[in-house]
Amino acid sequence: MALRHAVLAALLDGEYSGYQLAKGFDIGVANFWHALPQQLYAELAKLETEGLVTGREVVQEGRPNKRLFRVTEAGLAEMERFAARAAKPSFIRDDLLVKVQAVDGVAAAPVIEQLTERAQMADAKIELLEKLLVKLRGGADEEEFLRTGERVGPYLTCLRGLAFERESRDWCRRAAALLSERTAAARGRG
Amino acid sequence: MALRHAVLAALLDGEYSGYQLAKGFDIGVANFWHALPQQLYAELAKLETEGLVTGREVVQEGRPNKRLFRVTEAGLAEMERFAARAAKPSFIRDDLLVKVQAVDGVAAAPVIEQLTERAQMADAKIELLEKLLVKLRGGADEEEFLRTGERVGPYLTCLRGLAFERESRDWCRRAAALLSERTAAARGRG
DNA sequence: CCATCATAGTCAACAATCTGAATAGTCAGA
DNA sequence: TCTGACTATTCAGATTGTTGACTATGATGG
Repeated sequence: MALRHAVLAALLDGEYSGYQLAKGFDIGVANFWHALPQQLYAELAKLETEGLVTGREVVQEGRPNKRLFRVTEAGLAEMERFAARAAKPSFIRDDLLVKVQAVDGVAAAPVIEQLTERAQMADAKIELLEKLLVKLRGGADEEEFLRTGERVGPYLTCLRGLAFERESRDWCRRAAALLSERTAAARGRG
Repeated sequence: MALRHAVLAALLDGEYSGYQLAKGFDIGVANFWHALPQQLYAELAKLETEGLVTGREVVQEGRPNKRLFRVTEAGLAEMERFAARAAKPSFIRDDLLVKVQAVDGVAAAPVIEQLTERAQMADAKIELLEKLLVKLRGGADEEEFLRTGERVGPYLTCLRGLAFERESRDWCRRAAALLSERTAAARGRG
């Protein structure tokens, strides 16, 4: 059971449809979990049959109806149990790092390109996360909000996501610059 | 195909057995990939039938024989192709972050405890990685090594792993301290 | 009028990963 | 001599995650 708790955690924020969860970066969980729409729909269906969430149909005009889900008491209890049992250690799992690991044995140019792209994507995500943080703390000072705010969980996970993206961007830029210099130097030597 | 390239990348460093990879994933590729022994043995077998690695039996005394694998030319070519095609974006996927996301709705104490444990584990990994970096650069200065060293790929991935662990540790400590203060403050108010 | 995008959701097939157990020999300590 | 830990590997089965296609409707742009 993996995705289920991420979905439950996302739904603690309020009512969402599968579609909203699939799209929603502003719903926070995207910082530390990723899933395709199909998985989310499937997981929501399973959670509903198990009584951990309930869905209600919302009739819409000008667009298809949707089903909004919220966590039940049983769902919250499940989350409570999940939070209390030991978490397994986490790790980065990233194709790009595999490529960099092998970069001394293969052509560096495409790896440099991918590092640059990744850095740009990180920039975009950083901007999004910074805006999200401002929104979450509602104009208040960060320290103040963290001391006295009501819901600091999503804020803390955003901070983690932001730090990760910043580190990722800086490292990508540094590695790209370095590999470029080395390629240039190698060409210089013939 | 996912694990296969991580294994190939690891084997670019030299000859290893499945067992060594399973253990030393802590040292080598473990910064950005994780796999159980069973997966590694299975993947190595598949890679061998496809001719991307070759294994040779090494007879040992006082312990079971082992099979050491190395990358073939076909394997290197496969790595080359892999490095050249676009990498998918990566993300953190971590149970502990899910728990922190939900911390406003569940008991904070076990989450704080897990954050503290995680910070300690990060400390241990930081120490390991720092030693590994020193070993990799062979006593030379880092800048100098990165400019002129022969194999910078593993060094760069270690740097990324180190940055990740440091960020992780700092965030865990900060989150744990903050949640503790908030719990104390809440008790104070009754 | 047509193409395309956004909303909203579903199905089937497949690949990747994890859980749990088993085998089998060596070595060190109680 | 029994116990447990380390080396070294294998098998079966379940769970998770990915790929690709498909159904609808309404809105937007050319």
